[in-house]
Amino acid sequence: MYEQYFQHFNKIVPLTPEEEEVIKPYLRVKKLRKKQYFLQDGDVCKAAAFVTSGMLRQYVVDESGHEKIIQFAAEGWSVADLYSMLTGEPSIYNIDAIEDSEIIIIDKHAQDELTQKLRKFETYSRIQITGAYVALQRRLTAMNSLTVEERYEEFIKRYPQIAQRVPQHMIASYLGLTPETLSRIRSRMFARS
Amino acid sequence: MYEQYFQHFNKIVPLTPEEEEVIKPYLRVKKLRKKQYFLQDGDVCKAAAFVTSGMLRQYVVDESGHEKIIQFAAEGWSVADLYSMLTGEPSIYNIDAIEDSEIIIIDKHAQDELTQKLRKFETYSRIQITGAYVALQRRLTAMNSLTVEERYEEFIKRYPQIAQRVPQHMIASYLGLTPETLSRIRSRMFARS
DNA sequence: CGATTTTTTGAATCATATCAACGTACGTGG
DNA sequence: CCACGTACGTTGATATGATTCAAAAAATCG
Repeated sequence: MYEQYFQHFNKIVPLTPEEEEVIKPYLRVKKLRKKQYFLQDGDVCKAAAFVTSGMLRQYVVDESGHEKIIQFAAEGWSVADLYSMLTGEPSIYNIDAIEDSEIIIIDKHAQDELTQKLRKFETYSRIQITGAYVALQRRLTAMNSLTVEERYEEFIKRYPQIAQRVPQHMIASYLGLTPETLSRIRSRMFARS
Repeated sequence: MYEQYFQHFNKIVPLTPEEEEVIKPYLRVKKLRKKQYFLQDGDVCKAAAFVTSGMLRQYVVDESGHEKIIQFAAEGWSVADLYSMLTGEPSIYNIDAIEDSEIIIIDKHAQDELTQKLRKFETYSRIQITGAYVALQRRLTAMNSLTVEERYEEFIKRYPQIAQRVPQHMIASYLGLTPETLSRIRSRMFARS
């Protein structure tokens, strides 16, 4: 049931079987169908999702109704609105499944208790969030210092499995472009190669 | 000497005087003059800086030689290239002082040892990095979903003390604009109010 | 004060967005 | 299993907003 989660956990912080048993009662599996929300704009985020199959996306909707994708979460990734979870304020994000998916849910209360109870859980959390921070900083840097084309190339190189599974207009949104522009970028790239 | 650092630490995780004594030997004060580097592009980042006075900035230089500011760090903030620090790879960032500054340096080795030795240090680190992650995600969201003008307004509202102390062209760089564009945005804003 | 940095303004250019139309693929229900 | 509807991608024409380059004005520093 939870093999994938613990496999990931053990790669970062090795656990004894007993420790796994401590964690297990706090976990919960859930299936999401394509387009089903995990978190909806306006609600308070009360849990994090670890994706074991399928893919989720996190996005905001701007004033003119356009979806801006902030993050994809495929197998092995976690997603949540930490800001909302920490402050208790309503989230500005939506998180939904873009494929039929299976996730492991760890709610806020479980996280707090596990962090307190099991030092390895805190260590795992710290290392996880540090990695997420580093990735985000790199992404922001790319946004500010690379051309659109370089950003697209970097994306498909870095996340080939996502690039192949996700509709192109979502990649455009993730890169901060309109679908039309990405389409043109691509045709320019193919013309040159 | 280290009051400011511990004051900040205690607000997040209260320490006993004995615990403070454990940490102290790992800390080091350093003064930086305006324009002095803390980290230079191509070097490996071996320490984090906690700013006690003055201000630092973190930036990349793009192919055409333009500086793109990724982050400001005023009093009470920390700055480092975590990616370089974790992987040991050369940094793509520069970090330098934009005012005469005083920082507390905690090098990688100190961080590793303190994290191991003192659980509260690990907790502090986790909470700190989580806050930084949340701030960065909000910033990325703003970049993708707000107009230039809204981003500028949000910036001066959120960081009034930085907005007042820093030259305008650096704010432009932080917001992903040219100085000319920011100047025009401002005159449009003042014209309307 | 003079030198340097910063900000402003103008004109031309460039990149991306927008709007609209079309073609295609896909999957769902009849 | 076919047909229809919806979602997706492409292409073209035009509009918009930001950049670039150049120069001057203003502010700051030593």
